[in-house]
Amino acid sequence: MATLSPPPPAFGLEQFRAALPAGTGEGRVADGLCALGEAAQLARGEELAPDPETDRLVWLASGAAKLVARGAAPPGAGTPAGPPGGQVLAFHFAGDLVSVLRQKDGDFRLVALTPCDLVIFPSDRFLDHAQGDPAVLRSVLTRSLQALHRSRTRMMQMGHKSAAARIADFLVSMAERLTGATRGPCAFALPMSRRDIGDSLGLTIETVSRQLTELREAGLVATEGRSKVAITDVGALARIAGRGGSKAG
Amino acid sequence: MATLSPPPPAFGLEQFRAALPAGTGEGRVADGLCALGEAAQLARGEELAPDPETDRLVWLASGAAKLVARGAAPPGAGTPAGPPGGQVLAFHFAGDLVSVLRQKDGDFRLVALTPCDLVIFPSDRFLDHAQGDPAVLRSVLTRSLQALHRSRTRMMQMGHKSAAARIADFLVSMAERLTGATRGPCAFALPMSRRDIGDSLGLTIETVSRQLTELREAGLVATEGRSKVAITDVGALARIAGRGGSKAG
DNA sequence: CGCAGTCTTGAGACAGATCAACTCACGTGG
DNA sequence: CCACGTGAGTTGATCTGTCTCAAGACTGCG
Repeated sequence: MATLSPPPPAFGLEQFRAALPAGTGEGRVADGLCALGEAAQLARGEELAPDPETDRLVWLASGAAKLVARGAAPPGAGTPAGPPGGQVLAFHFAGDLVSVLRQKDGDFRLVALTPCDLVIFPSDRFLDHAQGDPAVLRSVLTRSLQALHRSRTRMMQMGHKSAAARIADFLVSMAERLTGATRGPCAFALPMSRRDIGDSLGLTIETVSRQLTELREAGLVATEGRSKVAITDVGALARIAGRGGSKAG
Repeated sequence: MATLSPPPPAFGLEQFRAALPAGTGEGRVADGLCALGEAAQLARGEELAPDPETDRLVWLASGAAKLVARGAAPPGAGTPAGPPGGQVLAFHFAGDLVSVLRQKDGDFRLVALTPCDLVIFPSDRFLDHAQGDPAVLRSVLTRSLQALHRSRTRMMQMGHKSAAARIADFLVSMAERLTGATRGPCAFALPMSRRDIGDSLGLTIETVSRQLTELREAGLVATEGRSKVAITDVGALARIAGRGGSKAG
C-alpha cells in the first residue's frame, strides 16, 4: 500500500511547483494545484493503490517506476509467469507526469522500481484548477502531445525492428533519461530487471540477455553486477538502434 | 498538392464547430478558431503539403487518411519498396483531430486514402485561441490523453502478438471505427492497401494476405474484390486479437 | 481487350521463442 | 567474516513463425 504522508510536509510538492511553467504568474494557481495533490511514497516493488473510479495524474518527484497492464501479480505473490504476466507499457523517472487511467479503461498500474516520492492528482479536479491558468493546461497538453509522439515513434519501431535495434534503442533512451547523455560514453544503473526490459520491448529475457552479451563482446557496453551499465559510445548505439544519422552508416 | 479552397464556403468548418464541446458558450471562441482554420481537399493518394516550420492540428471532416513517417515516396513515383518505404503510424477517419508535427521533429506526413475534406490549424495559434476557452483546451487535452492511451495499448500489442492477432485486432478496430460495430456481423470497405495494413502492423504484405486467407477459410471473414470485407462475428475476431474475455478462451 | 499493378500462393532461410541446464550475484545466517 | 541458498541472469539446443525470394492469378483501369 502507498504510505500517505500527512506529517512530513509533502515532499515533492515544492519540486512539482518548480517544474510548472514559469510564465504562470505569482503561483496562485500553482498553490491551488499543490493543495489538490496528495504526496505518497512507494517502496521498491510496491504498487500505487489502484483507484477504480477516477483517472489520475501522477507526478514522480523521485525514483523510478513502471506502468504495467493487467495481470501482473504483486511482488512476492504467486503467478510466476505462466501467462504473459504483466506487460510493461512504459518506464517513468523523476520529473515525469504520468497519466494513470481508472481501472475501468483497462487497468494500468504504476509499480515502483526504486523507492519513489510521488504526488497524486485526481485528473478531473487537476484540470478544473488548471483551467484557471491556461499556461499550465497548455503545458500539460504539450507534454501529452509529445508523449503521444514518442509513443507513436516507439510503436513504429516496435513494428519492424530487430532485437538488437530494440535493445540499443532502449539503452540509448535510458542513457538520455538517466544521465542526459546523447552521445559519447556514459554509465548508469538500470532500476528494472531483465524481465521488465523484455516485457517492455516485446522480447524474452533470454533474448535480452543474449543481445546484451553481443553488445558487450562488441565492446559497446560493459556491465557490472545485475544493474550497472557503462556505454562506450551512445552515438554508436543510436546508430544500431536506427536513430539519428542512419543514412547508410 | 492540397487544393486550398477560398471560393467554396469552407466545407468542413461547420462540422468542426459542431464537434466542439457544447459547454463552450455562445461560440465566440469557436468562431475565432474557425477563422484560424484553412479548409483544404486532398484527392486519393495526395499528401498534405508539408510545413517544415509549424506543428499543425488537422481536423478530418470527411474521408480517410494515413499518417506515415519519413521515406514514403509519393504515389506514382519510384522507390517501390527497396528500403522499408514508409512506416504507417496510424489511420485516421472523418471526425479525427490529427496532430501533425513539423518536419524537424521527424517529418510525419498525412496522405489521403480517399478524397478528404480537412481543416488545418497552426498548432500554436490554435492553442493561443483555445486558451480563451478552457473547455476547448481541455477537450483537446482529453482527446490527446485518449490517443496516448490507445497508442500505448497498441504498442503493447505490437510488442508480442502473433500476426493472426494483429490482423484480427486491425479488423476489429476498423469495424469499430467504420461501422461502430463491436460484435456480431458487419461489412465495410477498407480504404487502404495490403501494404498499408502491413506497414501499420509491422508485417509484410504476404503475411497479411496469408492471415486474411486463413480467416476466410475459417469462415470468420469474407472478402470481395480488393477492399470489401465482411466480418461474420466481430466478437470472435476480438477474441483472436486477445481483446475482451480472453480468459482461457 | 489488354496492360499494370495488387494480391495470392509456394518453398526456403533466419530471427527469436521455447525448453533446459548451468552460473553467478546478492542477501542471509552461521 | 565467510559459507550458503535463492532467484536472477547467462548460455546452449531445438523449434516455430515470419520474412524473403519467386512465380502465378486476379482486379481494375485505360
